[in-house]
Formats: sequence, structure tokens, C-alpha cells
Amino acid sequence: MQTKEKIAAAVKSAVEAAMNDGALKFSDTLPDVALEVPPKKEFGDFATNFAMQTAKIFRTSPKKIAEEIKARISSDIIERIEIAGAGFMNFYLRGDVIYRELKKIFDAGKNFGHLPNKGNVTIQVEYVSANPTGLLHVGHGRGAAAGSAIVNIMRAAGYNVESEYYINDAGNQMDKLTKSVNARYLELLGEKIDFPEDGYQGVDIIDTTKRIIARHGDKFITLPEDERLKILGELAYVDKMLELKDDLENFGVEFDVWFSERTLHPDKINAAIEILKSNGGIYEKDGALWLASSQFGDDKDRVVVRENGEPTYLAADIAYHKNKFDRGFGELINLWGADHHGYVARVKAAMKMLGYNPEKLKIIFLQMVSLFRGGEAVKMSKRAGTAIPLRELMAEVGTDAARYFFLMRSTDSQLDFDLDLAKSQSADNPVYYVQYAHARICSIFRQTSEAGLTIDDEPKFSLMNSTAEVDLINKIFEYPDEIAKAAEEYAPQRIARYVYDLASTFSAFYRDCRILGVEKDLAIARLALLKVTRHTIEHALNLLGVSAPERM
RNA sequence: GCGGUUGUAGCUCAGCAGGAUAGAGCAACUGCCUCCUAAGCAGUAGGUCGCGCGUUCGAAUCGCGCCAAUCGCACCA
Repeated sequence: MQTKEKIAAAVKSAVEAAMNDGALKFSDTLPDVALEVPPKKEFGDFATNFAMQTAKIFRTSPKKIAEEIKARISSDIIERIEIAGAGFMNFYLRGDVIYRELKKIFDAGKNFGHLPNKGNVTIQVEYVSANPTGLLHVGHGRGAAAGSAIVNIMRAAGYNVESEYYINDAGNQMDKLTKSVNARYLELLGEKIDFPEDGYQGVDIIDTTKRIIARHGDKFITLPEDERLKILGELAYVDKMLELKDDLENFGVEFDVWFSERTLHPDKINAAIEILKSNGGIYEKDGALWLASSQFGDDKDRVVVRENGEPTYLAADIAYHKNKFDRGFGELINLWGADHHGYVARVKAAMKMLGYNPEKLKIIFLQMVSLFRGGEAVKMSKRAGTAIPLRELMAEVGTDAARYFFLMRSTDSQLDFDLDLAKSQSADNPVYYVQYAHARICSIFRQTSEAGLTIDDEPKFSLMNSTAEVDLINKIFEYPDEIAKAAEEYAPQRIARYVYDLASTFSAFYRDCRILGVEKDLAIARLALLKVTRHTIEHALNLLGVSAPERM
């Protein structure tokens, strides 16, 4: 049991004792005993506002409640309790508690940071899901970083997670890709063409076409238009998918499942539509089929099948989400660009009408990314003629900096990405700062190892009682809680922030506490603490998908 | 007009299941390398938490209204 839980349990039984004695009376349900690490050290190691929260329930002053609890509490880890402020209970732990706790973490080794399994349900996280019609841009990069970090964090927190990429490989966008590549193909082979008005203008389309020509030459030029379109479309699709997977791999992003939209056409889409038709969720009007989404919170009804018989994107999305629910996930998490928020109501309405619980579908929005260089916004890529491709960003600032910067901010804040800062190799740059702390620890290990200093199984942790040492120990204790919260809130920025704070706490330790040149038992205890610290930094950086270099 | 998100130090942002004197980094100023990486550390200064009203013993945090920024409101995705 964690220290926190032990204290909470002790408080709870004290409350029960007080009620049995008649000192406290109530007729309502009591809240949980929430323990927090107080903002100031003089407020103890842990604190709870339980007495203040229950003042109304017990119809007594918070101070009296706190006194009654304090009088009845019994715990072998609490040294003393002080009642402060408006009724806070501040707990001061017995001196040896943190060393026993540290020993547990030390013994856990690489398992520290991996929380107990949360049961058998699997949670699906779907993210990126960009159309295979162009290069991933920095907005997708933010989604890729956030999605992969959330998956990593949730797994560390003990959830079973499956990641998925939905490939929009059907419909208009693919037609546009096909027409664009066809035009470039003819153009590159010397034909005079009119580039399609709604085609993709980016150079990446020309690059794709060049690769196709390099492989297959001009042999499609003589084919009838429809046959050529069919072949070029497929070749372009394959090329675009390779390009996309390549970028993601270089960005440290992997998926368990690649789900093709084509597999939904037409049977699964029709099946979903039939169900909705039969239960009144879909009706016909003006030659089109409409989803009656306004009955379930949407602004208006939406077209599912166009007048011309083509299903809309929404039709595929309904079938897709139905399929997800049918696969039995305990929870579905989608990461969407903020510009898609208008879709939530209609998709949830459809799920409700299909008999699923829309509450199980959680949608996380990623706000926009703006790049800045020299204080100026950078909007377009000079080479690509489009939004800045992720690969250009990676080439400029590196994967580690790109990922860390994407993850520093909460997903629902717009992100100003300072390219100059991300590139700078200085303490101003948070990712370097954290990595530097890790490299420094590794350096210490190299030198202590040369000096013949080795850690044994029973380091004398209690020798470490200075502020810098105790601060670092306590900071490490916070890690499992941070993982749990980051997972619950889908908030990778918590980990980014935590590891930065940890690096900062370590830096103070580094200043005050030498290893080489101090008495051997103390040196070994400190070294053991650094082992735990190094592991924690590395573990947290891994969750973020950022490397932990041993030298810098 | 309707809806989402955001508004906290000069700048970029944490904090938001209500709680103790609102935090961090950058920028500014001041110190610190005979010492395991100065890619570092310590300190000073900097705030009507957009505005107003309300709920509460207590509001940056919850509710309502307003203002501003941004995204969206297709038989596009």
C-alpha cells in the first residue's frame, strides 16, 4: 500500500471511531479522504481538507472534526498531525518512512513506473488517421505525438490499449489524388494538360509521380483514361501510404491496427444504414438519406447518402464507429483536429440510435499548431507549397525536440512552436535540459564505476537527510500518481512537466550532494538514489517518445 | 447568429473533481566553475488570474452574463 493510502485508511477508521463514540454524527454519505502533497514544506508531508469538506455534513466546525479525528488516529507511519488554517490536517511522517518507500522503489528496479493492471477491458485509441493523399503536416505531428504518448501512458498506468489508424482510402479525396497524379504523370511525360482545378498542388504529388515513373516508366500513357486512372490511383495510394508510414516510424509512432475505410464499402455501410432505417434513425428526403441526428443533440439532420447514391463521409464514419463498438472495446478514444468538433454530435447521435452508449466514445481535440521562427509565424513550406510537412520540422529541430514541444502543452490549448528555441542547445530548451540531467547521471555512473564504487542490495538510504536529498526522494515518489493522473486526463503534458521538475530537483541535488569524495556508505546510498532517478527520467521520456541519451 | 476551445507575470504556459502567501521557463537585474558536464546552480524584480454578477465559511478553479482571440456551423473530408 502506498503511503497516501495508508494515511487515508487511518483517517477513515478514525472517523468511524469518532462516529461510534458519538463525537461525530451524520446522515449523509461521506466523501473520500483526499490526500495531497501540500504546497509548502512546513505544512507537512501530506495534508487533507477532509474536515473542511465534511463540516456541513457533521454540522460541526472543521477544527472540531479535525480534533476528533486526530485524537483517534493510529498509524505507525505518522509521527504527528497538526491542524492548521481553516481546518487542514497536516501529516508529518515518521523519519524512516521515506527510506522504506525508497527501498521498495529501488528493489522494483525497471518496474517502477508500471502500475498494476486495471483489468481485462481494452481501450482503443485512434489517432492521426490522415488521408493518404499528401504528406503529414505539423498538425498531424501534434496528433501523432499526443496519441502515441497517451497510448504509452495508459499502458504504463495499467490499461490494455490498442492503437489504430483509420485510413480514409475511399471517396473524393482518393479521386482527387488519382486525378492529380494522372495529370502530373502526363505532364512529366511531355503531354500538355490542364491540371484539375480541385487537384492537389503540392510538390509531394510530383515526387510521388516521379517515383511511379522511375519504376514503371511511361507504359500507362497509352492506356485508355479510365484504366490509367485506376492503375495510377492504386500506385499513388501505395506510395503515399509508404511515405506516411515512414514519417510516422521516424517520429517514433507505431500502430497496432491499420483500418482501411474500403473494407466498410459497401456492405458494412449498408448494414448500418439498414438498421437506422428500420428504427427511424434515417429517413429519405429530396432523394437523399438523412440521419435524424437533431433528435439527439445535433443542430440539424445530416445527409448520409447523397442524391446521387454516394455515401457521405459520415456514412463511413457511422459504419466505422459501429464496427469499433462491435469489437468490444471498453472505451473508444479518438484524437481529432479541433476543426472536426462539429462532428461529435452527429457521430454520437448515430451511435445512440444504433443502441451503443455514446459515453464510451471520448473525443480529444487537438488545437492548432503555429510555428514561429525569429518571432515570425511560419505558415507555408517553401518547398512543398503547403502546410509545413512534419518531416521538414523533424529535419529542422529533430524528433526529440519536436515531440517534446508538441507534448508540453495541453491538447486543448493552441500551440505556439518556437523553432529557434527547439533548436537551441541550451538550458533554455526544456528537452535538452531534461536530457542533460539524464546524461549527467550517466556520466556520474561512468566515473564512479571507474573508481570502483558499486551499489549493493542494502544501501543505507537513511544517511540521506539533507534537503536536496529528501526533495529528490519525494519527487520520485510522485511519479506513479502523475502517471495515473496523466492517463485519466489523457494529459501527456503532465509527464512532460513532471520530468522537467524532476530534472530540476536532480540539478539541485547535483549541486549539493557529491558522490565521489564522500564517505563510502553515503556515496553508495546517493548512487542508489541516482539509479532510481535515472530510471525515472528515462521511463518518463520513453512515455513521451523522447530519447534519453547517455552522453551529450 | 449558434456551438467548441482559449484568455493567469513583458513573452510562452502550468495550476482548474473549490482550499493555506497563485507557480515554472524565457526575457531583465545580481551572484556562483582550483569541485562527478556552466547544455548547470542560487537570488532579485515582475500578477485587478479578461470584465461583472452569483453560489460558498472559502472561487484562478463552479454557475450565469458580457468582452476578446481562434476553430467550426456542406448532399467536403
